[in-house]
Amino acid sequence: MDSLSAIAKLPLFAGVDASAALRDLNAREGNYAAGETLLRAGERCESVGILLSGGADVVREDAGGNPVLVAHLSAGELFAEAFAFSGAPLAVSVRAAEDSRVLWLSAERIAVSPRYPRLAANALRLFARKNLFLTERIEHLTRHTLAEKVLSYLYSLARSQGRPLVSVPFGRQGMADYLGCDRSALCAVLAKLKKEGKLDYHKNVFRIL
Amino acid sequence: MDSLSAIAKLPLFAGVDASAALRDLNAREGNYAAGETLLRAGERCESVGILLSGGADVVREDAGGNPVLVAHLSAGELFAEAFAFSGAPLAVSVRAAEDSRVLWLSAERIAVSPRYPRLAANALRLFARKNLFLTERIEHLTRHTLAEKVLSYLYSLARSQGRPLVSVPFGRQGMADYLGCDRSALCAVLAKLKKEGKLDYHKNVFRIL
DNA sequence: TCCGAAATGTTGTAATTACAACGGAATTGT
DNA sequence: ACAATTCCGTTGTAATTACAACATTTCGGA
Repeated sequence: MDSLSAIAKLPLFAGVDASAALRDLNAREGNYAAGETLLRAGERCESVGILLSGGADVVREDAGGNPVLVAHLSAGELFAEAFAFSGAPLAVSVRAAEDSRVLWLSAERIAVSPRYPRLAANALRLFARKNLFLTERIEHLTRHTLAEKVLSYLYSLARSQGRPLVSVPFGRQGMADYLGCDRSALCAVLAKLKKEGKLDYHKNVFRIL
Repeated sequence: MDSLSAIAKLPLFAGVDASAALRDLNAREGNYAAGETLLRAGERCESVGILLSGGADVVREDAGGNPVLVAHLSAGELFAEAFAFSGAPLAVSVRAAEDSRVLWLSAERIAVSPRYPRLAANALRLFARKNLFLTERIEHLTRHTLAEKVLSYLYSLARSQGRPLVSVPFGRQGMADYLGCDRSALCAVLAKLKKEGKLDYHKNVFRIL
């Protein structure tokens, strides 16, 4: 099977015989037409999803009742894992943006899988890494000025990339979303920092001075 | 032993014979004088810490090189878990604020513990829940105005508490820190929202209108 | 109860930021 | 290459927010 080889490459299955493990995991495959809802906010789900093909949108309802796009899922991505493992009701909905195929795996069986303990260990590492990313983003978001947010972000990028010259994995709009600010305000602040000699950049490559 | 009964009550050990499991986990106990450093940023640690007694500060170095207090740990709290399970170098330092006693547990052995698979499952649930908290906080922090941050936060509190009348687990300074803003600015916005009839509150009890 | 300390609320000002509008650059598809 | 579209930078304005200073309230201990 084609999707099996793709699954076997996922970090969740590192060091595990994927085809054998899938039989243990109560794996179900689902097909969804574009526009169809995979998961509805408020429900509970006991399975994590792996998007085998297609694409899906993760949508949250904000305080005013308006739908907000939280993320877009592409093939190979894991989703709903935090809800499945915590048992908490879904705070978001997931809707197929295109015709999609999804593999559902029981969180409980991943957590305690006597034959494949590496699965739980892999899941733990994934969660731990995501935790670090989220914590780091919070660190930037809690700065009180946009200039500080930008510098905090670039500083941590420089740290993780190990170079003074860092490339940002977003466009300007993505960077603004990540930092929780307006795109044009971000551009203005970047220009100001450059004029003040605190920063230099070309497109998505930055250097803190 | 006294600390054993406390440990046994931790969520990590739910459904597990703690005293037996501790023998499997390469548990080491450490004693630290006030001011002593438990963990230093940049190093790696392969063990999670449980603060048995005392208190400790989690400190991060910001973009300017200034130490920033990220969290305070009290007895019974788990720490360094995301670093231990992910294998990433520490982004923070931990310093004993008082004379403290710490129990160190191997993350690897928790992750794959043939005799106590519930440990990994418990850890997974803890990580998943923390993920949800962090994600939710990010949701509030990415709003573009303070009023929206406040309403987003109170709205989600109301949801989780199931009542329209919500009590906030922080004082004003803590709430401002959580929302990444200045305390007095928060007070001003709260007063404005009340005057506009969008919100009512007394001390730490709020109602969205 | 009284005092002192800490937390909270208020106000004013300067700085920052959101937002809208627009021109120019870059990218994409044909 | 060309057109269309998307993305990016700039500007101006109104609104918001940080910050400092100070008044008031709350809280805990003597």
